Amino acid sequence: MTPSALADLVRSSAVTVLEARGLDTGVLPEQVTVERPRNPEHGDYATNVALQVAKKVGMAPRELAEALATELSAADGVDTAEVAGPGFLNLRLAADAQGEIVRRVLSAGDAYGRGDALAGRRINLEFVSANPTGPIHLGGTRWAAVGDALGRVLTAQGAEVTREYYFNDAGAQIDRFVNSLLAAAQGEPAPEDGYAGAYIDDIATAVLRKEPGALSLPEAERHETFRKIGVGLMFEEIKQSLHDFGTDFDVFFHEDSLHAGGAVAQVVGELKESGTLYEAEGAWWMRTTDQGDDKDRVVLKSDGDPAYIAGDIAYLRDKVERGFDLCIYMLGADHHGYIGRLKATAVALGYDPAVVEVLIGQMVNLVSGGKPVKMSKRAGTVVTLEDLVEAVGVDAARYELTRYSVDSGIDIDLDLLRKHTNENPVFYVQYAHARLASLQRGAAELKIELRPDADFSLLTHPREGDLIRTIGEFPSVLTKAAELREPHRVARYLESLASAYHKFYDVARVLPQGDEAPTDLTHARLALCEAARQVLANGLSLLGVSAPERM
RNA sequence: GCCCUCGUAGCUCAGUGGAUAGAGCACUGCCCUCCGGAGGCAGGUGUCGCAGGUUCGAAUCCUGCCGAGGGCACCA
Repeated sequence: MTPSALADLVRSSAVTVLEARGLDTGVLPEQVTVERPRNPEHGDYATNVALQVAKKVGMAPRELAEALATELSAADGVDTAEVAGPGFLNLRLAADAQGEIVRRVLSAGDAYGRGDALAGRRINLEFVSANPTGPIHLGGTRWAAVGDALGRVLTAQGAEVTREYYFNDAGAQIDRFVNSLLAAAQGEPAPEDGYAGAYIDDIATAVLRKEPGALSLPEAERHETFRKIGVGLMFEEIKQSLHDFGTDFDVFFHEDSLHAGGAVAQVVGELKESGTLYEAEGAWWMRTTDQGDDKDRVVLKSDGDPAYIAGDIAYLRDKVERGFDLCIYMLGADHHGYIGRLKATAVALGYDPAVVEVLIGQMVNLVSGGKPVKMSKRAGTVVTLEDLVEAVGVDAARYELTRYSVDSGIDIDLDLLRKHTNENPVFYVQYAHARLASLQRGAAELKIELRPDADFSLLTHPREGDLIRTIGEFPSVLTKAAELREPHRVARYLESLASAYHKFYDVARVLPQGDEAPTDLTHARLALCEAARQVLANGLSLLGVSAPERM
């Protein structure tokens, strides 16, 4: 019996109990809570429905729990149902009933854990969106890992997800970048407000290789040549390193196209006419304070140029017109002030502010020897995606960045990572998978087939039960991770699954020894192991981390 | 000053109303005639930042305070 089947059973039993007493069944939650208690003495599963609804129907919690216990203990697959504490109901299931979980995993395979909670949703997931003025640094790397994992998690819940990277290729930062390239190409020091670093020299050199006469062009053309080629090269480099990191985007959206195509002018004009924007001090403003912003923001500057937010407005409209019903923005904590602005943008365009969802993640800090290191491009202390990957590899980097809640800031100590790579929990999880893969190879050598219809009533050891129930949790973990946009839950779950497996494996011999023949228990355990392996593989894949057959 | 996030074991962090608050790392001692020891078992540490409040029940929700990080442009 799966946890959700058990929850349904508990609910229908509660309906029976309440109806028998002529009480209102409407007080029951749609989905009753069935959870695995920490304390094994509290059963395989526990439910608090009696505590939740007793008061509403005027019964004592324990009395309601008693009635439920009587009803449930008569149900198929339920071994015992006991009332405990103020009105908890502790349930124990029959081993063969729990074996249903193993059967389901084996028949669903890669699809085990998927759900349809987000079926029909068309989600635009925008993340990274780092300016093309330099390589992806640590902060962007975190969003690359978390955003990609979130995309996979949302997809696994049935959503149609488009991963999008907003490429800010308009505006002053690009000019500074281009001026830095020009300076480097001419052997001059980087401008005061520019960018420096080996990558600037490399790109400048590459521009000259492509366009040897670039420096002798008239100034405007020279600038344009460097802009076009330089930004293009920078962009390719970013794309490539993201790709090597296992993060691919469906759409790279160029801010420039919104301006060049007239979308910005168009939407700003409409908003001016409709009275959505107001004029003050020679500029046009949007009422972002209505959505919690500190102050209203300028959309059209007094010199007539659009402010940055004008691009955001045109961009959001473009997204919605492309058919997305939810636009998720993943931003760093230094951009949290954008929440109100983006919500206000949605309202200004006549959309429900709920189409915009902004996820704020805390910063990634660099530390060395326990002390924070300020990242500075000029001081050469910027750590990039590539540096991190070089230090620990893609799997460890992605896992490490994904296993924490984005609400907590993380410190990265590159020196430590270089030394203690084995301390990263990713190896604990991957090792469990490799061990299980090895076991299946061993079974194949012994010509022992995998039997999804094995006799699971033989799996009576507490650690077998724990492992089965942990496997059974996977679908609800994914639902929650998608609902809360928290992929780190998947990583934490995998660690608990790996632990349950290692504990099981330590006490349970799976394959026959010496000349022994495989028994029914062999088949039951082998099927359980394959189910565990499958779930580890499914979970790792959601994180974009490999599930190695060997390590 | 205002806004956002965080404050949980020595360290890094899980835990968005349930029972005795968990894991990894670090420390100590065990467990390989045996499927991968990158594993398991045992040992122990907590005023869940502080103070109130809501609730049958609070690390979790509300209020205030303290501390850390980040933000408050006609920059992008």
